[in-house]
Amino acid sequence: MPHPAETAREKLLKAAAVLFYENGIAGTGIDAIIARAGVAKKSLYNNFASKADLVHQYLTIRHAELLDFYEERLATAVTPREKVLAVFDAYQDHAEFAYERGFRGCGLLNAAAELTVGDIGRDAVRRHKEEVEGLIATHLAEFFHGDAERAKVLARQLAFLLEGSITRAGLEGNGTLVLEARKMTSDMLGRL
Amino acid sequence: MPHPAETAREKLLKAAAVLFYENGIAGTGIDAIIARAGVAKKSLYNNFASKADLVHQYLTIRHAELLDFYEERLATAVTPREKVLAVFDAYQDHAEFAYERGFRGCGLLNAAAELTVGDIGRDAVRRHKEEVEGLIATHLAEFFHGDAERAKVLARQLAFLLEGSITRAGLEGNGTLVLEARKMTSDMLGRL
DNA sequence: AAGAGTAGGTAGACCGGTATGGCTACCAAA
DNA sequence: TTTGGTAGCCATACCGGTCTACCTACTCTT
Repeated sequence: MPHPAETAREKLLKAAAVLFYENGIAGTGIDAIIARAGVAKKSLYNNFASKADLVHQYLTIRHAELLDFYEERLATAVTPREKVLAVFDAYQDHAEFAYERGFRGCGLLNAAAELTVGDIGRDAVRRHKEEVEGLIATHLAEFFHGDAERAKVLARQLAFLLEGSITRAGLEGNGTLVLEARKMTSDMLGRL
Repeated sequence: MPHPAETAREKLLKAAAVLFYENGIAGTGIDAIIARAGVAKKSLYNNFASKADLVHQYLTIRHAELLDFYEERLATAVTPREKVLAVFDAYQDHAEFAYERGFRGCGLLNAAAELTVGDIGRDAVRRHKEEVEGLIATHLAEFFHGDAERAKVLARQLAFLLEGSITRAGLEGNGTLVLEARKMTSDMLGRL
């Protein structure tokens, strides 16, 4: 056998990922998740403490997913400029993912929009965005030959740019807007 | 008497605005809305066809609200540069609004995140964002002495920047991030 | 000015549906 | 024989929405 039979837990996470992304968290019921996973309800509560727990693991996985895309892109990047753009590419790869009902923006951000202010999920998403900005800053520091302060300032700007493009791309249902932001960044770095 | 007794409809819209913003749309029940409004359930269905109708009017009002902030800022703007920045100021004013439980980003965007792809509410938010980008483009065209093409390109970039800053500001619960984006824009225009 | 009618308000019971989550009973494979 | 799966019923709560019954506060007509 190629793979050791997909476990109920994996099926659930896969199903939840699609449904949470497409219909939102509050808009996705337990029953819909287990139906799509083809799994008994008991299996859900064997593997997850609650729906909130499942949501939290969904967020964690999405975060890791994006970092994987990024690492893959980073592997072929040589110059600091290319490394900065690798972050944009990672999001683009994410956007290009075969969504069944169209690109809807950053799954983490959409999830955060549903969570109330104190929720730990919101903090997780905040940290995710800060980490991404940090990645950009790191590569920019190399780009600026070690001028970390200058890197930090521009990293914030590029992080805003990327973030905004993803959001707008989600609204338009058109992932190419992220490509636009990538080009803007590429041009900007080319002029420096 | 100063004002002719607030109507149930107004009370409902005011209550819904706060609750939708703080707890999300799906996270806000009819009962919570009428309780906060201090109004009978019948009054809700006398004034609105359904919850979806109330949501739609909420989106419309938020859109108009932001344009009002913008118009007010625009009134004191003289140079094209100031007019561009007026758009940023409008969002900043919005962010500074006295939210009971902290700034949570753009209400329209958060609402859109909860709506499925075909929903008319999503289109409304998309049009809102396109309109805002259009405002920026108009003022930039003046800034560039009529070079509409150049204005369009930069407008998109500034729209992304603004959008990203609002989103991040919402995550951090700190509206001053929008001010950062404003400064970036101001500096950028100063160099041109 | 008085009275009738009306428009819009209140409180709250009620309906069918659906939510999360716990439960029993059975089954298959290691 | 234990582990992790299946199917599905159940409890409890809340969802959006309808409806009855009552109650002001106007306005219009006489």
